[in-house]
Amino acid sequence: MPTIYDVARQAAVSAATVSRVLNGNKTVDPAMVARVLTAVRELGYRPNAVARNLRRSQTTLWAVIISDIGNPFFTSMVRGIEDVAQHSGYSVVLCNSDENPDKEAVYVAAALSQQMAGVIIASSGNGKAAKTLIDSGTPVVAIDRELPRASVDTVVADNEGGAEAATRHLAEAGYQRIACITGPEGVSTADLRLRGYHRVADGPVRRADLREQGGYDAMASLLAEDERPDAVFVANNLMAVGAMRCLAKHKVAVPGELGLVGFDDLPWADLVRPSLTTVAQPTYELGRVAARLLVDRIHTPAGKPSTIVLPTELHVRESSARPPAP
Amino acid sequence: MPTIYDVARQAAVSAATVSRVLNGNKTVDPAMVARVLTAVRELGYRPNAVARNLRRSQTTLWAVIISDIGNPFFTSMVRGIEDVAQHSGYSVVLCNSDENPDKEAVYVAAALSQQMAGVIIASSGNGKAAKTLIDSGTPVVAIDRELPRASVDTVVADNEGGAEAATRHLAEAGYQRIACITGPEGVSTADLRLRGYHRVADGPVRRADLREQGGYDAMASLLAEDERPDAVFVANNLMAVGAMRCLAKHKVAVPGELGLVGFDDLPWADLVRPSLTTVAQPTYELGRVAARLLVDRIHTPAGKPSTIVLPTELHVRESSARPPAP
DNA sequence: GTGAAAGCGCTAACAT
DNA sequence: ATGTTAGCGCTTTCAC
Repeated sequence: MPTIYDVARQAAVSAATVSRVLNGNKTVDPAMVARVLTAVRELGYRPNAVARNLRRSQTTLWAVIISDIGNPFFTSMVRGIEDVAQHSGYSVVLCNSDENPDKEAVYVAAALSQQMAGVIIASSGNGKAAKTLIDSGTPVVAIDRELPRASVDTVVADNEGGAEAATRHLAEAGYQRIACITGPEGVSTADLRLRGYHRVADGPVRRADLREQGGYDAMASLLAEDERPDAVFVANNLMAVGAMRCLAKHKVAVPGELGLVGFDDLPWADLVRPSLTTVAQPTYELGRVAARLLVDRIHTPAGKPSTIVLPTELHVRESSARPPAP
Repeated sequence: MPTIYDVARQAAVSAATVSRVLNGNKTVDPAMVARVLTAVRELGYRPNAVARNLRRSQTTLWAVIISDIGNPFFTSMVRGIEDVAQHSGYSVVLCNSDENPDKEAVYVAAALSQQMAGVIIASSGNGKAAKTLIDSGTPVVAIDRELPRASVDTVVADNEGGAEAATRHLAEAGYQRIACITGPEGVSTADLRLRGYHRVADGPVRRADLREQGGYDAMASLLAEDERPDAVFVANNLMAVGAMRCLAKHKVAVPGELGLVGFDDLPWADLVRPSLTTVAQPTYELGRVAARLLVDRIHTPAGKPSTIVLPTELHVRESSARPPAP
C-alpha cells in the first residue's frame, strides 16, 4: 500500500501538500493539485483512515447498536439512520447485541476505543454500558428505548399511548378479559406499554423475552389459566407472531375465540392468517430523527438533551374483530 | 481520555510494561501486573484501538457487506457470521449496500482504508468494487452471490439445483404453463436460478429488482399476458411476497388458479395465506461457513480459494398444491 | 502557497 | 524482566 509520502515523491511536492489536496484545501496551486491527483491515480493511493483518525483523534463512523437484527422494526429504523448519515458524511456500522447486555457492552467498548464519532443505541440492558459512553463524552442518542438515569438525546414512539389505544380497541370491540404479554422489566418499551395497557385493562400479565419463542411460551401459559383470557395485547411484533403460532397449534380461533393486537407493525402483518391488528410505529422516521439529533449533538456537544416522542398508529385488521356474542 | 503514559506514570512503570500487561505478555512480574491493573482501573483507562491499529497496521474488524438488510435471508446469515467471528476474536461491522453498487463501493473503500482484517460480501454489482479489495490483499469471502471473474473463497447455496427442484415440483403437480420471475442479469443467484428453471420449463420470464415491489410489478406483467401462466417460480423471497400481494389484489386464487413457489424461506412463510412453498437455504450455516473460510484465509493468505456449495431444501406448503383438473 | 517538523497513542525491536 | 526508542501514516501548526 503506497503512503502519502510515495504520492508526494511521485508528484514532487511535500506530503503536506498532498494532504491539503486530498482534504480539499483551497489554497493550493491548481497545477499542483493536478500533479497530486495524477500521482494518486497512478499509484492507486488510498488514504489510510486509521492514521488519519489517530491524528485527528476522531472518525466519521457511527456505531448503531440494536438489539435484534432479525426484527424488521430495527432494520427499517437503520435505513432511516443510514440515509441521514450518508447525507451528513458519516458511515454507519451496525452492531447486533441480540438482546444480550454483555454483547452490548462489548460493542460499546469497541465504539469507545475505535473513537466513533457518535453512537445510536437501543439498549437491551439497564443502560450501564451506555453510561460509559456518555461519561466519556461520546455523542449518544437513545432510540426506541430510553436510557434510565441518563441525560441523553432520545427518540421514542408513544409507547404508552399506543398500548392504551390497542387495549381500548379490544375493549371496545367487546372483549371482556384482556391479557397482556410484555417484555422484560427494565426495558422501557416493555414497561411503558404495560402501563398503557393498565390504563384500560387489568387482566393477567406475562413478561417474556422479546422474541418469537417468548411470545409462544407466554401465550401457552395464558391458555393454561383456569379462566382463559378472551383477548391479548402483545407488546412486541415478534412475540405476537409467536403467540399466533401458539394459538394455531392449540387450534384457538382468532378472532373467534380470542382477539389479538400486536405492537410494532410487520411488513407482512396483512398477509398472515388472520391478518394481524398492530400498533404501527414510524420506524423509518424514528431512525431519521435520531440521526439528525446525533448530527446536532456532534456539532453542539454542550446543548441540552431533547426527547422526541413520535406518534403511533393503530392498524386495525382481522385478528381483533368483534367477538361473537356470548 | 487517559493514555497509556498516564497509566504508566500512575503505576510507576514504563509504557511498554503497561502494553505488555494489557496484551497478556507472560514475561511480566506479577507485582507489576497488579500495579498496572490497579492504575488502569483507577484511571478508567481504555486502550485507543485506533493507535493500536495504526501501529500494528491491522484491525480485528470484519466488514460484512450485504445487499438488503430488510431481507430475513441476510439477517440470519449475519447471525451465523457473528457467532463464528466472536469465537475467533473478531468483531463484525455490518454494511448495507441496499442493492446499490455505488453504496457498495463506498463500503469497500471504507473497509480498505479502515484496514479491516477481512471482508465478507454479497455483492450487488458486477464485483468491480470487490476486485479492489482482493487486489489490495484484503482477505475476502464471497457469500450467497459469486464474484464474477474473481478467484476468491465462495460460499453459496445450490441455486441451480434448488430452482430445478422447485420448478419440477410445480410441473409434477400438474401445472402446464410455468413462468419465472428472477433477479437482474449479472447477479449470480438470479442467473443460476433461471438456469435451473430452464432445465424443466420454458415459459415467460421476467427480471425484476430483488424487492417486493419488483415481484409485484413482474407478476402484474405476467397476468397481463394473453396466455396467462398457471404457475410461477419466483427466484427470491421478497419478490415472492410481492407476487402474492399482486395476486391477492387481482383476486387470483392461489393455488386454485395459479401455483407459486419462492426461493429463500421466510420466517413466516407458513403463516401467510396461502402458506408459501419455498426453496429453503441453510442461511445460518452459510454465514458460519463463510466466517470459517475467512478465518482460514486470514491465517493462510496464500492458499488456493475454495468454493463451497450448500444444499437447499424444498418446503412444500399450500401455494403449490395440485391445480384443479381442467 | 508550500515545506519542515512535530506528534496523535500505541507496540515491538533493541538494549540493559 | 523492564525500559528506551523509533516509527506506523497522517494532519497541522509554524516558518518561509
